[in-house]
Amino acid sequence: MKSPSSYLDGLNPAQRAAVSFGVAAAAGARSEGTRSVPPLLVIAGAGTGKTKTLATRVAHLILNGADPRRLLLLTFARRMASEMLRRVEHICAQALDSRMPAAAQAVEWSGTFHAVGAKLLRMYAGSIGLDPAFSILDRSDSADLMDLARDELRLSETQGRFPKKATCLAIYSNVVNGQLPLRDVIARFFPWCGEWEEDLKRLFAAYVGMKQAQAVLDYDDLLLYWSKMMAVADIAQSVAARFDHVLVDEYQDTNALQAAILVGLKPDGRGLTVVGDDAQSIYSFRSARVENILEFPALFSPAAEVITLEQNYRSTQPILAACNRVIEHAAARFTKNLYSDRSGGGRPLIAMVADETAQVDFVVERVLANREAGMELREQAVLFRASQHSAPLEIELFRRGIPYVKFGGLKFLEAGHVKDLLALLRWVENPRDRSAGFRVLKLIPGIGPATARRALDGIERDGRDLASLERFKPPASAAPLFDALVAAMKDVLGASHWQGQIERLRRWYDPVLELAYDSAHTRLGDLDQLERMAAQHATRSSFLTDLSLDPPEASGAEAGPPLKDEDWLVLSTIHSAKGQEWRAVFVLNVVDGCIPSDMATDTAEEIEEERRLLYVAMTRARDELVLMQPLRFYVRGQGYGGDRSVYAPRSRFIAQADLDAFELTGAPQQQTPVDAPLPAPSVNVDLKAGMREMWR
DNA sequence: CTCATTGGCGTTTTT
DNA sequence: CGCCAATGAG
Repeated sequence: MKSPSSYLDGLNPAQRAAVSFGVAAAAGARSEGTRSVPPLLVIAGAGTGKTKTLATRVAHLILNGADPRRLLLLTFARRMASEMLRRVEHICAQALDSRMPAAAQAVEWSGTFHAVGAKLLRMYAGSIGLDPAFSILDRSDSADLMDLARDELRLSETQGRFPKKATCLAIYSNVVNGQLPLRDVIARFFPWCGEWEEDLKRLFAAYVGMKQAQAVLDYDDLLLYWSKMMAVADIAQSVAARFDHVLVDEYQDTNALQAAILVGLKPDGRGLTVVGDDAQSIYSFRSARVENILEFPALFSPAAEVITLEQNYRSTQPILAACNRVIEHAAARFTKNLYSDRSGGGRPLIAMVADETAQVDFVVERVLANREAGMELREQAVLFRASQHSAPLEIELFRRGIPYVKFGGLKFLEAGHVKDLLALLRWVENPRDRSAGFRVLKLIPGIGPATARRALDGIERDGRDLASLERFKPPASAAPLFDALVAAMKDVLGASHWQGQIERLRRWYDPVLELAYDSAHTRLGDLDQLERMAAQHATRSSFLTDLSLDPPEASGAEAGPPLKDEDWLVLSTIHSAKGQEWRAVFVLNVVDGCIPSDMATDTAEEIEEERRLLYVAMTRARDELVLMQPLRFYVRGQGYGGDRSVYAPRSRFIAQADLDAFELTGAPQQQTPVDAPLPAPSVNVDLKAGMREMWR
């Protein structure tokens, strides 16, 4: 039999210190158990075994007597939580010789801040005046509601352009998540909206009022209500008393609200472990503050312990060297010196190609060559700054029949027809949800905004019940479809099983879809998919909640979930690639204007974040890293003549002086890029004659 | 009041 | 291009 702590043997000294910090001493003090573990910050550089270390610490706590049911594990995305729990379970099973295989399953509290917030808020709804059956709005639902609020205040009728709904929501979100005054947010991030400050304030008041009247919460509310709840002493105590240990991953990407929640949960820091890497902070647009991690130690007294992981196990030494060169120009705060034992392998490649078409060809050829050499497609990934950058590549992959899965960017849930069906479900679930009802009613030809509003006002008056719809008299032309809708909703409301409810709603919706959209066939396929997903959930409510908090993040050329044994190439935005690794990584469009994005070069902070973004992309690679640099770059329809090409220089983050860390290929002889191929001019001139003339 | 059309303008990353 | 606001016909 293995020694009880053999799982510690596979760790390096820093990892082991991070895993066991404070645990043994606390476990020794019988009265306190593991509860008095002091606060810990783990600075984990890219590829240093962060997930392994955190998972092992969780397992170590459990194996030393911590109650898994009283553990809270906060991760950045749901999939990271399940990966973590899988590992915890594995370690516990090994250490206990499988005598306690279910240890990790007993960890009931894990997930994103948002998902855990939703769970707690439903639990404590009664104490804070919230309807426990609140629905959760995703980003576009929230934007739609913001639009309704704007209409109601007649802000669209102002002189000049009022900011559009998405901008309004972004401003609102920044105020809430950043815990900043509206004025500051406008001045810092939305200076062109300065003249609208008062109107925005009124708009946000109306938006909040509408959310409350409709018993809906947006993403920001999940954090905001949670943090407000932690400011009420009695409730805070009750919530905090549930958890002996709180462990947070990707701490560099948390915002002020999330930091406040943590302090509410663990005021003295005891039992708190946070893990992150300030060099990988890439979510400031979501109000993430890299200061959270920088200031963490001093939050408590005595200050939190800081342990730094510096040995990189992921990348070959030449790749890591290039990554270090890129990040060392950053204003680093927690200095780390990442090193790797993985010698061998070539320097990363900077591939200069003529244009985006050549870029696609280069990547596809190289991916296929790698596969020939034994590297499966799924061991390779193509990363890019903006979702749309992969469009030409996707077309080519599709043309050649190469399977791929894409992460990030427009999602399944954002397609109009999927949103329609979900709105229908949400409306049944919560008749007060006005934006859902609004969307559904407007599907019926003959019903526009005004009629929809009257119908919804009726529901509001008559006890917020769908029964009042039956009494509503729509315009004659809309009556048949309207009556059919009411019948479908009544059937679903009366149903005793969740199963079959979508099918019933689709009997009404599918014909509506075929009238309203082109390419009805593929859209119906999406709805089939949605129906299959729904079957995985026990209730309508849990389906809707999970869908908005943990939306399916991948989309592929083939609809439907890829088969387990199938091989596919990964396409991902850099943001969605966080925490992952592949043997070969290709980064598209490493040119100024893309990385850094033209949208993000206003302030020094923004530019620094773009640098970290490139760093995150590069550090995903284990054996092979290729940075693509198309010399000619296609810009979509700006201003003047629509689409045009621009000559883009290499990303400013790869300085001339650092080129020795890379291999260059396809470099043209001259510094000036090749010209666009132009149709041959129809005139003929005798240039030689001109030459002669010069010397006459 | 609805619906189709026109013209202007902005254009990333996501729980 | 694609979204959004304004406009005008029915």
